[in-house]
Amino acid sequence: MVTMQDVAKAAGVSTMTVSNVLNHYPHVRDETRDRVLRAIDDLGYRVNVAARNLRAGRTNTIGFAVPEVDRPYFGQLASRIIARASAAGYRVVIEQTGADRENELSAIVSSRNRMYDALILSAVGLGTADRELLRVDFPMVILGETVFEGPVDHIALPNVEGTFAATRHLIARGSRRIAIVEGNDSLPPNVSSLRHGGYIRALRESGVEFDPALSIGIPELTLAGGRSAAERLVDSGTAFDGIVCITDTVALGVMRGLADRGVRVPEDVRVIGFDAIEEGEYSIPRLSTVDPDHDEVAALAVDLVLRRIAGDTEWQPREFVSSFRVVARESTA
Amino acid sequence: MVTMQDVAKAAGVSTMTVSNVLNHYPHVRDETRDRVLRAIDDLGYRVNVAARNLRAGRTNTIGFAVPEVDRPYFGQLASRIIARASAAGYRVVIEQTGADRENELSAIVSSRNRMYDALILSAVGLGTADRELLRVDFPMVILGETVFEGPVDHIALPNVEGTFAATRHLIARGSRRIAIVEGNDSLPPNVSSLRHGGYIRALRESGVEFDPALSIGIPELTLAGGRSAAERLVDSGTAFDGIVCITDTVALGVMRGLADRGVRVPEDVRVIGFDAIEEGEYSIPRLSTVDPDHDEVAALAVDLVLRRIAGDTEWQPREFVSSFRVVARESTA
DNA sequence: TTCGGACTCTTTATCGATACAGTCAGGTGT
DNA sequence: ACACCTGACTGTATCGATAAAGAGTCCGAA
Repeated sequence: MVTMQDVAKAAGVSTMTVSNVLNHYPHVRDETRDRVLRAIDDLGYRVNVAARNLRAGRTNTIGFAVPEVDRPYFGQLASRIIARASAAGYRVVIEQTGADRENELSAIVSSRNRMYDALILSAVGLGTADRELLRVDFPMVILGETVFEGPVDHIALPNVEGTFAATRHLIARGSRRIAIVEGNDSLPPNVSSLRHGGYIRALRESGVEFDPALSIGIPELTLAGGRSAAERLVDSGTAFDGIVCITDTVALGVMRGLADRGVRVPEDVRVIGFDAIEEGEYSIPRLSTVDPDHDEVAALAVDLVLRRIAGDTEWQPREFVSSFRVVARESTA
Repeated sequence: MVTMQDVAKAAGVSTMTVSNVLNHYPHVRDETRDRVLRAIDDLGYRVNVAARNLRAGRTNTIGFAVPEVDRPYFGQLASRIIARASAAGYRVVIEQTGADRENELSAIVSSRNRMYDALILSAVGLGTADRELLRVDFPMVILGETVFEGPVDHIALPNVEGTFAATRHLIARGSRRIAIVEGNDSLPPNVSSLRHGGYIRALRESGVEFDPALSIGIPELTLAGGRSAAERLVDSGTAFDGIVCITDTVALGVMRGLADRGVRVPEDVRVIGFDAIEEGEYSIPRLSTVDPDHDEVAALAVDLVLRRIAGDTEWQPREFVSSFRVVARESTA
């Protein structure tokens, strides 16, 4: 492999001068700089990032841990985060956790190993009980899901308020028997329990009765999960005319399941999701949803960790909540 | 920061013994191992990956360069690749190239910088002309798109054959005026030109006339692109009863555009896509498609680079073509 | 008794880049 | 004429881990 030494020898300078040229140190004579650059070119030299990382104590890499990249919500978030980070000269490593607590912790460990300068963690499996494990000595931002009040920055989605608004939207459109399709896995507080809370509050404030038979839990927030929830709901015989879905992906699955059972959306049942993934704009019918402003979330997450990397030590851990708006489309027309 | 030296001192051994414990070197006395482990625990020591990478000359990281992670096709491919690579102890860094030639080249440069032990590149912007730039000294696999015959391993999708089969499928179901929605950006050979070839051949072999007015080019293979293509097609007034779409994502957009114009699928027009993304199983109507066996592609890609990393120097660059099958669903019923 | 070998641990050199201190020539100010 | 500074470099130690080689110890077989 071609090293800096080789370049230095070829250019007749010290390795330090090569390093200075590469790092745009100003006090290098033009003639020397040219000679070094020519040698670099001739030999096809490339810096060895591992060596630079070791010496500099930084990796210029941000970790982003998500349950699954192939879920549109996370894919679209990842895309935004990558775009913003790479504009600032940072690479992004995506770790897939499968929403598993152990894997989420192992992403944190990776960062402790100095693999990443910072970690953005979309935590699902971690609970309030793990709060102490989050007391880390590198910049970290927790995204979205569970509430923490922990020792790190946390960007929350408007879970309660968003679902509250979504449920109110269905009520305003005329639905009275409103079901909710949500996750059933971990201990509260989590996304499902929070959004459930918003749903219940909206029903109560509108004087609509809550029927436990209309609450459907699914193990995974996927298309398949949504479809089977819809089938169970229809097959149960319980009457319903609206469904609040915990995510858009689930909602798309729900609409498919309703279609399979001959239930029309929105004529028989109104459906609303949460997340505003792009697919919802193109589904048939188009999906109404809660749009939590992902651009804001991604930008804030990246900016927060970059500021901490830059050495903003004054920073106190804070809790942010993204703004949102209800997007009314065909599925609740 | 706690280093190996600190642990060694605390445990009263040399750093090499600490290293041996960490790397499961068998010939360490139990008592010594325990002492070291206790010291590691007490001090909260973590290996420094940068140092290990430098010394070992490996990073245990594979780069995966894709146009966009948020396109379902790439997200689902990435997920499979990550899963398989991490089973072998490798991390995956995703680089987003935006299908841009410069960015694809810069992914190659990153690997030259020894950031990745290998690179899996979903090349779209690179063309046959860039063949020489692919002559690299690290394991690399090119995925999917353009044909190369270059100096690296290449896993191609069954572009011609798959589209041929898709078109024949439409013909078998009764379509005769078959449109194609494809990309219009770069120079052939590329995905679009190859798939176009399969389409033309199927028409010819079936004695169906090709009408250039039924060939719609779009700048980006997105949902929005598909929708606008469908609108243009309907608005042009040309009669058609089938559409071959270059990807499933485009097909979903096309179906939305047709619905907006009051055209029914499959009653008025049959639609088939390519890729077998999960969303197509849940769309309304369900999308028929060409399924190129992504599991096979992902597994092959990872296994190829791992074998090369492991030092299989005998390896000759090869061209693979994934197997495929036509999945008939509601959109061509 | 002696020798080879398996264990258990240590010493030393090294991966490639960079921080830091230092050298040296040539100018500036007084 | 002397101290002092600046620009343009160089030499060396160092980041933290590991490969390779070596040095004792202990045991069983010849």
